[in-house]
Amino acid sequence: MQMLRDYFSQFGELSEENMQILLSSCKRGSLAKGEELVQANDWVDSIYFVEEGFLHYYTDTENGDRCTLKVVSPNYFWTMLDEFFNQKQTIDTCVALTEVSFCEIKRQDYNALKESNKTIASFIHSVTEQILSLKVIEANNKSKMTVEERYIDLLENNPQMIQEVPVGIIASHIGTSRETLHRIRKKLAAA
Amino acid sequence: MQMLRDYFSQFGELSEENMQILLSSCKRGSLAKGEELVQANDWVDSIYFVEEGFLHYYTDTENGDRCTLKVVSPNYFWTMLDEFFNQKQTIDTCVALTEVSFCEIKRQDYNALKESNKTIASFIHSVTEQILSLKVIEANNKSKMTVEERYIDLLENNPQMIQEVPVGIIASHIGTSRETLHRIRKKLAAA
DNA sequence: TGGTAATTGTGTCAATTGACACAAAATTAA
DNA sequence: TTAATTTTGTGTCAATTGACACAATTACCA
Repeated sequence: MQMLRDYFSQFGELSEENMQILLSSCKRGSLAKGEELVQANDWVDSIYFVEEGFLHYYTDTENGDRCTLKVVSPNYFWTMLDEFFNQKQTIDTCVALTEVSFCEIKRQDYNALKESNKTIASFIHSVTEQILSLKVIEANNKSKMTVEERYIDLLENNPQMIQEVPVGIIASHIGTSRETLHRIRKKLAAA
Repeated sequence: MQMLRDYFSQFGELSEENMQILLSSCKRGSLAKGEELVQANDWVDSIYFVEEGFLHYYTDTENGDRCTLKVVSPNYFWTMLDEFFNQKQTIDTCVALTEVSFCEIKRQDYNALKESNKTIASFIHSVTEQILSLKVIEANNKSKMTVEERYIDLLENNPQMIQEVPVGIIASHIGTSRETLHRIRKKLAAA
């Protein structure tokens, strides 16, 4: 749980007692490569925190093509938020691209935490605000940066993803085709 | 304040007393067309709720081109979230595309609300969660839909924006150039 | 370990797109 | 109300991109 403890710590001080309460609501789990964390028709009853490995969150459209919504990297909270908060069945899928170890917080425990004491409730609210802020930054970066810039950003800030995730999936993650990403790689290699 | 009251109501029941506390933290304001709500170098100390009119949230890149981050429509909470939550100066701009009327919640009042009582604190947390969920839905839709589909979506769900916002800005909002949007419009008109 | 499946590199080609240019129309300001 | 400014419509053209195809390589499973 050390990773999750460190993750929480970046959002402010918390007494060891409260940190324990927080961490005791999290259960560790793991997935083999190819195993599904959430699949179509599932109800989404947990929030996940990826410790190691990569997840592929995607949707299959009516036209039959697969649309990558996100490649989830380590040290990241992820769930299908609308389905989790509003208790819906999903039509999307989330599958392990590599071996994955994660922490899981069930809805019931998440809700209990918000009721446990004021400090924890307020702390979780801060974490929610920071995740919201991060989502907007990610969305804005997608608007601001070109595909090539996003690939260079990955090279610099997430080389592990490039090493462990198939290029086709990285391509869709940054919003282009496998072939175009290949052109970018060739161009960068030449420079 | 009726719009804001209705907006809040969709997230759950609230006693009239608590609703009053909530609404009394909001001050109404307005902008003339072309007036800036937030500009480069500003500190961002408020959250805004647009009642009427449209805002243009954009950034100017080093290369000298303007990048639209969002066109904000009525009935929508908006601020520069990272700057607001983390007390930073911004490099971006938010300007009124039309006459705009809005409600404003200052950081100080927002923080006071979170301390006022448990019901309100918990209610605001729910609103934050729903806004987070909405942001992710918006981001996912941007991945799933083509430019043409997003334009049709606007036609169906936000005709007012099409009527009141220049096509060049709508084009950048849905992620394309003015010329390509014009081609789409011509094609749709022919069909 | 050998065979199968998946992934990658790469070329060609058609379609889409963005950049540029400029006249027409509409909006704004003096 | 007129002049100046902004926005819009539209054509051409070059560059980028995606689709397809397939051989080479790598990864996986029995």
